[in-house]
Parts: sequence; C-alpha cells; structure tokens
Amino acid sequence: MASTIQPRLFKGCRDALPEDMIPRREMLEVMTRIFETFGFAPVETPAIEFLDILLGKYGEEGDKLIYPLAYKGGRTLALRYDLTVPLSRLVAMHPELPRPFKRYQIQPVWRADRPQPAQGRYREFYQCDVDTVGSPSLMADAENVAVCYRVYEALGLLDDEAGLVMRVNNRKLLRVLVTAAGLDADQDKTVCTALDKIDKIGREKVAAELDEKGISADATHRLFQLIAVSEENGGRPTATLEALRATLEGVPGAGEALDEMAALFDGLAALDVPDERLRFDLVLTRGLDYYTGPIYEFQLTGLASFGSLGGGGRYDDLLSIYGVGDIPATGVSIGLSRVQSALVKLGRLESRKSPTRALVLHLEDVPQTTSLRLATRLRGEGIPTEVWFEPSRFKKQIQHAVKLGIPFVLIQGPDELERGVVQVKDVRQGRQVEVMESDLADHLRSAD
RNA sequence: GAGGAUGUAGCUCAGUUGGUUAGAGCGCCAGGUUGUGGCCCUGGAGGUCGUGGGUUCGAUUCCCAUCAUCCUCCCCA
Repeated sequence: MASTIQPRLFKGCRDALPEDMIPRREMLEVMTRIFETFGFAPVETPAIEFLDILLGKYGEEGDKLIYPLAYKGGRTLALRYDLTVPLSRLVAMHPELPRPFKRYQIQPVWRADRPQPAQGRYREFYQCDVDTVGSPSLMADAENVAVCYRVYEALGLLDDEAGLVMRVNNRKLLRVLVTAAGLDADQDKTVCTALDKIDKIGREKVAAELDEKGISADATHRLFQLIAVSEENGGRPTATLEALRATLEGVPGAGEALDEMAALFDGLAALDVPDERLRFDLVLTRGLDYYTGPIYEFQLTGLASFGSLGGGGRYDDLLSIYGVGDIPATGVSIGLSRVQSALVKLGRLESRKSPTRALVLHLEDVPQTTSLRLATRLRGEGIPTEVWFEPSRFKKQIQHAVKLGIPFVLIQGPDELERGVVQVKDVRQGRQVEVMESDLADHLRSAD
C-alpha cells in the first residue's frame, strides 16, 4: 500500500470555498463596473516574471519579500510581487499602445511575508489595480483616489462603524521637509521609513531609530515640528495646505509640491470625493521605492489594527528602467482579499454556499428524467436549479437544501404530475404551496 | 527579519499531581418517522494525545529537540 500524502497548504495561502467565492464574485462585479465607468480597460499578465524585472523596484525590504522560483538550476524567475511593475514591463513591451493607457487588472500577487490572518495579511492575495500610464496630470491621481472611493462606497465602508479614511501625501513634499529640516535630500528614504512608524511606535522610538541612522537630534526635532503641521490641522486638506504654505515659505521645491497637492484636492472635489474623507497626512510615506509624487493609502478607523485596504501613488521614473524613456504613470491598488476579510470581520458579508434557488426532490415513483426535464425548464428561465439524484429519505434531501441555503425544494410526485402542478416548499419558513407548472418560474423568481 | 504563546476527535475544549479500554458539547452517519427538515430519543463512526528522542517498571502527562499554528512588532494589500 502506497503511503498517503498529507493534504496541506503552503503557509499564508488559502482555498476559497463557495461561501467565499460567491461574495467575491459579487465584489468583483461591483469593481469592474466602476473601473470601466472611469474608462479603464482590463489586462492580465503572467504570474511568473523574470527576477530582474522585479528586483530593485520595491526597495530593500520589498526585494526580500519577492518569491524567487527555482527553475533549471537557476533562480531567474519569480512570482509577481505586485501588479504595477508587471504593468510597466507590459507597457515597455508594447510601445504601440495609445497613451494615456488606462488599464485595470485583477490578479493574485505573492509576498514572502509572515502571514497574520487577524490583520488580513496573507502570502497570496488579490490586488485590483487601476493605473494611468503616459499622463503627468494630477487629475489622473485624483481619479485614482476617486475610483477607490466609489468602490468602497459601493461596498458600504463609508459609515462610522467602518470609518474609511483616505490618507494622501506627496513624496516631493517629503523631500522638501527633509531638506527643510537641514538634511540631505537623498536621506529621505531613511527618514521616511522611520517616520512611517510614528503612529504605531511613537516619537521616542522613531527618534531613537533616526539617531541610530546618524540623523542629528536637532534635525529630528525640526522634522517632528514640520510633520506635526498635518496633525495640528486634523489633516483637513485646505487648512493643512495653508499652514504648510506659511511654514515652508521660501523653501526650495515647496511651492511645486504644495501646488501638486492643491491640484489633487481640486480634482477630488470635482470628482465628488468629500473633503471629510481625506486626510492630508505628512506621516504617510509608503514603503515602495518607486513612488515619486502624490501617494495615498486607505484604511478603516473601525478596524484600527487591520492593514490598509488599498493604496498607491505616482511613479514617474519606473518606466525609464526598461529603456523606454520617461513615461509618467500613476496607479492605485485595492486589496480585494483584505477588503473581503474586513467585510467578514465587520459582519457585513452575507455568504451563501450555493447559487441554487430550487432543489428538485427525488421521489421513488418518479423517473429521474422527469426531474431533469423540470430542472431544464427552470434553468431555461434562468432559475438556478439542481436535482437530487439518490433515493434518499426526504429528511436528508431537505436537510441538504437547508445546509446549502437553498430556499426552495420542489416536490412533484405522480399525483402532481398528473395535475400539472408542483409542491413548492420554502425551507426557510416551512411553508408549502401548490403552484401550476406554468407559473413555477415566476413564483420562484418573485417569492421571498 | 525580531519577540511571545499554543499544539488532545471534523470544530470548541476538558482531563490524567506519571498507572489498564483518553472524555464532553457541537458536527457527522444510521435508525425511531421510506411524501416533508428544524425539537426529542436511541445507536454508530471518528484520536499515532503535533513529530522525534530522553528520563521511567510505565509518558498524552516530566525533560530536550523539531515541526506546525496563532499573536505582537516591522512592512504592506
């Protein structure tokens, strides 16, 4: 006897059961509809990319999280880490694509993280990306945020219990702040990764980390003062913007960065994204290296420890790596898997185990082909129908419907057949009515 | 990558201060009731006590290692 194989999954990967897939499909319908409303066109890329296509784009930390694949003795391949870099590669390979190229893409990505289900963190998860390649306009960035806003709105995440917040900032502005604090502009990455943690670990620990990295206490102090501006103004776009204009007057580059933010907020207003939803947050930095301009990240205040539900930004320099010259681009990603986990955690997801609306019960005296004919008629009317195949007791058949959440069971024995009727039992309420065969489809459609 | 906790039935967990055949609830299967589920009753299946080693007359229990899972941090979706 051959030894058995233990069925198991790689850490951080999950199966999606019907009760997961049914709501997911509904979410996908909502998303694709909204994406297409904005004029984004669908695209897919392979799960596997050459390793050098991916390396060096995400930063030191990001590179470590790329899954390399062993192939023919080498490690030249990898699973994609996000959808932005594969998109850049795709655009570089297709110079004929009319620009601006607006595309959306919904596919899984893989990260060699430590999984933490409670925070919605997995190694394999779905991203839904929307990008505009070939336009430097801040209006494209505004659309990124707006399209996400519409999705979260449609999924019901705007109420106080969920508390969606859309944080926005700008890499250029961060560089300005770094210089304004008396530091070298290229120290911005070091500073940013430290600053990013300020909400979680507090000022003192961030100061300690900066000290370790060789940043003077004086510069750190000035940085903290500058960054406090957004918090002091509650992150309100206009107030924060005005305060920064005053604070950063005369600082080189400050005008351009703040003009960008002003344009972004104007665009968002025109796209009907309410101001109250936005937080101009100078602490937001984002870890990926490729961002160059506006950046954004979306979270739920109702699930504070939960990871972000989406984020993105402008990456004007990424395409040039593939030797196609300077092509500006900006994009955003919604974490489908994480959004779904969040909805589950909030108890918002009604999950069915089957799409079936009616189950035709098996009766001893009725040939199976008769049941199949009934099912075929209903299916032709668009009613999801299944047939019980075994000669089981009614108890078992009805229980099956209950377990799967099938609302109706249909009983048609010799007597009903002769009279051209069907017994329709609503297993949720236990009510049973006799319905003419000709009215059956309408009855099943409307009854609820 | 850093730190912490936990592994006993499909699930949630008892338990053995080291002692024969390891328990409960829920779930599952069958029957009571083969044209009507949910309640009730009866019976049944299901466990290498995570794995390997050590101590011991004897280990699920004590010790060591290992693996797995979960949590916190980091980072993000």
